[in-house]
Amino acid sequence: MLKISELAGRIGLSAHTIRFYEKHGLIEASERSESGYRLYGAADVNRAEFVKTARNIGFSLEDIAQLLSIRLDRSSHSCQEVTDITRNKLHEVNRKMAELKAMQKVLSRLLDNCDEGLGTATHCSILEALDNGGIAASGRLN
Amino acid sequence: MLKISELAGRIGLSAHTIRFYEKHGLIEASERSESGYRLYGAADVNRAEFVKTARNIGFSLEDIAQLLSIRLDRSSHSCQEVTDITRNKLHEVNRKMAELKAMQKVLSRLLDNCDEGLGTATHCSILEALDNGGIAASGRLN
DNA sequence: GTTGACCTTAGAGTTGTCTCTAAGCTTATA
DNA sequence: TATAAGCTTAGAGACAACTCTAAGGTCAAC
Repeated sequence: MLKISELAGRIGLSAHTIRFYEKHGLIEASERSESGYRLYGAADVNRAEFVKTARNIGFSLEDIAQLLSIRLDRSSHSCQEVTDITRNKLHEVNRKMAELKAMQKVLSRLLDNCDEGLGTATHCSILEALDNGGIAASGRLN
Repeated sequence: MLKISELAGRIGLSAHTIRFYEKHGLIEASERSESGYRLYGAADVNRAEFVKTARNIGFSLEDIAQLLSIRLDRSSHSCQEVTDITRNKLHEVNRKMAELKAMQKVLSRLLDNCDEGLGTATHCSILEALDNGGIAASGRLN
């Protein structure tokens, strides 16, 4: 059985974060020592690793809570529940990517149109573009 | 001179948000009516539009505060200060894009490897992958 | 002269994910 | 045995960018 900092070292989270996850029902210590220390067994470690992996992939804590409850009792959940969560996450990621791409485009263009650091900002093309609602004649975000 | 809700309608922000921006030094009303209502003149409107544009592009309120202080006194700032802010933002966007791409890749693969909603989650490939530290044999995020 | 929309302020609440603190008990090491 | 490292809890604080509330003053229309 591992103590909290051992688990922390093993999965790469802080002890603080593990307690925080516990408070949100994601990780548990199936035992406690006589003095009240959390003790983690193999199943607890697997679960914690599951959480960490899902977190790395980008699932929210709420998503992970759902995935865990499915994992805990697979036979009374459908595979589709899992794919739905995953697909929703993918859509969210795609949406964010699109936003970032738009930002990227505008920022690059602002920089491309700029003469670059020659003295003062008196005739700064970026400032001018911002004053004119973005890149002149190139449409706008949203 | 516009009242706050007129400005709000004009630039597409709520009156709440305009007051919030004011508290953070981004927007100001150069006058007040006798009864204390904020009154916005042409320069105030331009400034507010500048803020809105910069926000749409994705600059943080802090970035915008810096851009505004340069805009206010262009001759004592260098063009490079502006390009630096812009370039930093672009780098940040690129970084986030890379993160999202990695997430996208993993999520797509999870879905691709899945047989899709045939009954229970007993043999769900996504859950299994998560148990094995992500997509087996495909590297991991970070 | 009353209704209802709009304005004011200070300050609290929201969301998500931690991160830290205080005050005190336990365990390992020298 | 003393000290340091590690553990416990409840709860506060951080961050960004809003969003809303309470309690009240103002203004235009009918």
